[in-house]
Amino acid sequence: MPELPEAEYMVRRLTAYAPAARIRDVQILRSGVVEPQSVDQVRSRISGSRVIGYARRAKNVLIHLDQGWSVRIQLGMTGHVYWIADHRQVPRFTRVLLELEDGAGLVFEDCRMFGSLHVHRMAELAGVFAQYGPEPLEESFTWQVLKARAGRTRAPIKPFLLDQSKVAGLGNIWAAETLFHARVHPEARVDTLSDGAWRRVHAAIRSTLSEAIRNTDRVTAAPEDFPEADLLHCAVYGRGEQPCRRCPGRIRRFVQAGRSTFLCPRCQRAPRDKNKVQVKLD
DNA sequence: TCGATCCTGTAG
DNA sequence: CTACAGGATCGA
Repeated sequence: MPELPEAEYMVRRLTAYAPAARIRDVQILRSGVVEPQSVDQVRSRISGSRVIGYARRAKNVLIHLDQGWSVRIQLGMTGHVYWIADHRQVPRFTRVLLELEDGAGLVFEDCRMFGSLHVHRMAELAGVFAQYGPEPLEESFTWQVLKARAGRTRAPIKPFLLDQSKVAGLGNIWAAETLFHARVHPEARVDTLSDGAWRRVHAAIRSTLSEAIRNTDRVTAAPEDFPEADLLHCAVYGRGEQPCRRCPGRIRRFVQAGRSTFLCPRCQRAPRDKNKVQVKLD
């Protein structure tokens, strides 16, 4: 899916293209994406409203409307929300189309149908997001906050970073990149990390995500372009068997918790834990 | 805490 | 054809 940086980029583009959109009508082309809410419920809550702002929470895109409703779009793996100039030109995988009064449109497109769209009272959003961990780019997100989230769990750091209830917004790409920059092995158990390691992970989360936001427009030209992660600038993700850019080592790929993980075994030292897979050096 | 699962596209 | 894909959730 779009991770935090890509979701953030969508929000920024929506803000640029349709800051005060007036919604004339709503087409829900696949009712599955709004379940368990009903098509009628969603339509009636949105239609006739005006957008008062866009926001992001974790990997969700939020469209705040006057009259107190907020549209929440969970992007899933392939979700994309964007502005189109003409709402009669409906893109192929459109699931929900917001027709605007000026003839433009807002599209929620999602080929794999892992995403969803719901409407909540704005005042209830805090409850909706109660399970999420802190926003990593907020000032209040310190390394101590991050460390405290780990509690006494023995989970490896990579699945920990992917757990939205611990920190919000990281996905498979930026979690791998973060650990490379922090020089922490993906299998290192969180209950064994030193304070120094926590500081590095914390700093790397923030620098990796901010940099990713900045780089998104490098690979995203037109308004309807999916905000691709800038893989060319990734240090490890998708670079299995290629040389490390920081040392003479070679990037390795392995599967962890069902997801592909990339690392440089020289830069990211294997944990001393004998039960863990040892990734062979060179 | 793993594995399967939702669904569809693309690359090999 | 098979393998894989940036997510999230549910059950064993």
